[in-house]
Amino acid sequence: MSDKKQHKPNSKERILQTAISLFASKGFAETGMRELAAEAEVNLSMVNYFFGSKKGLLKEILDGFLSQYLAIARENLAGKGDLQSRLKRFIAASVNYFEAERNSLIITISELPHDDPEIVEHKAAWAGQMVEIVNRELCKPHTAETGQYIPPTCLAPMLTSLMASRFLFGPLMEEVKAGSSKAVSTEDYTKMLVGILLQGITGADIKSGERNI
Amino acid sequence: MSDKKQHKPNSKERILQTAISLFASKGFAETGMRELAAEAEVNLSMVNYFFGSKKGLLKEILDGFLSQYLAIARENLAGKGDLQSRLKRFIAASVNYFEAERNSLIITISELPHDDPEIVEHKAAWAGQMVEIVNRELCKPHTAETGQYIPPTCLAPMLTSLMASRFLFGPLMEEVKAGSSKAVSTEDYTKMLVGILLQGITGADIKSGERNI
DNA sequence: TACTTGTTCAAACGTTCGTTTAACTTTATG
DNA sequence: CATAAAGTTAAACGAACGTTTGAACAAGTA
Repeated sequence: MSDKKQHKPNSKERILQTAISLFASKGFAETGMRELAAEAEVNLSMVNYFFGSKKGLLKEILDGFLSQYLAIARENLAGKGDLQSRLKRFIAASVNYFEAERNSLIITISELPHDDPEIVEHKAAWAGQMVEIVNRELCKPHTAETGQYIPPTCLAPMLTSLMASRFLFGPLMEEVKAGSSKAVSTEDYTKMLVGILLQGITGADIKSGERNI
Repeated sequence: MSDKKQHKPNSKERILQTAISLFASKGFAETGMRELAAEAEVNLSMVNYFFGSKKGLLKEILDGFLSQYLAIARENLAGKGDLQSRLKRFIAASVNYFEAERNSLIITISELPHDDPEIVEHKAAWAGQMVEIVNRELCKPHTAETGQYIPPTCLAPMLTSLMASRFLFGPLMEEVKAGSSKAVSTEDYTKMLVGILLQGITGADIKSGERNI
């Protein structure tokens, strides 16, 4: 099981993982192809060989993340259960996924508003499907239940932003207060989000968690 | 009042405003100095003359936005009123500010996780003060009132992300569904946020707003 | 008028960028 | 074994990058 210096094992996957790591920490534009190739221990040309271009590599990262996020929404927002329990399922699954793929999450969110037509088009396609699901499984049932209406183009970004805040601001908060990322566990963070969304901040209790003033 | 081709009026402010616009729509790294200078109708050298460097220009943008955001937090989270009414005040003021300075908001949030030490340091200084305020004016009173505890390093990012979601995802949602940005007014968006944070999604009603399925 | 200070300018600095080429090696197929 | 396909390499391409330079111009002061 010693993966030493045989430069054989799949270079494509190594490039992809290195890119996810570098794009998340340095940013897409700030990461050079030569730096990426060196870090992934491949020749410079291999990136364009496997992914066509630097932007093609980014699109593959975005597609990989968004397709799974969309699948999670489909699986958990639809199906049995009332609105509350389905929303709870969705939040728990999403937070776990964000935790596991936090670098891809950072890339996807951070690179959001930039107006490269090629990239925006790709993301709009995924976002459109997400909006559709949120409208069908959350907004409409919510309206039927309470008479209130929240447009999916408003609710979907709110949910995603809220769930992602821990991971987007994590590195910065760690700079502000070392260990702050570990102060709240993933489970408690999930409970907190569910509590807030269902009952407001008065419902956002967490059981464990240091009472650091 | 005809500001025609007298190339005299303050070039520094023109550079700053052009940079805010371009950085928000294209991204910091993707915006070139020559493009910026051309758009601002100044000579290429003027940017470095006034701001020292491209990064210096970014820091000035970040400082301008974050100092005002922090001032809003200080003014509205502290002072008279219970936790609910102070939070309500803060949200209303923040959303209005985000609306007015949405480009600076996008720059500040989007450029968040990138690990340039010079930039991260600056932002951590502002974030630290914000965390302090949120802890003193929100977290501690909330604990005293309900016995529950939410760390400020968790709550501050959540609040900011939630309030900013409309503006961060706005361009993308507009691509998904034209006119979606106008479907909910700023006042209704504020009410929605207050409702969710105080009572959960069941409290997030908006009065006006088209019922488009 | 001379001098200073704050701006503006064209031109060039050296570096790095993403991409491409063509030759070479390895692996798989018949 | 022969042949093609897939993978890998070093080297170079032109373009664009952020920054610097040194001179010119404008305005106010002594």
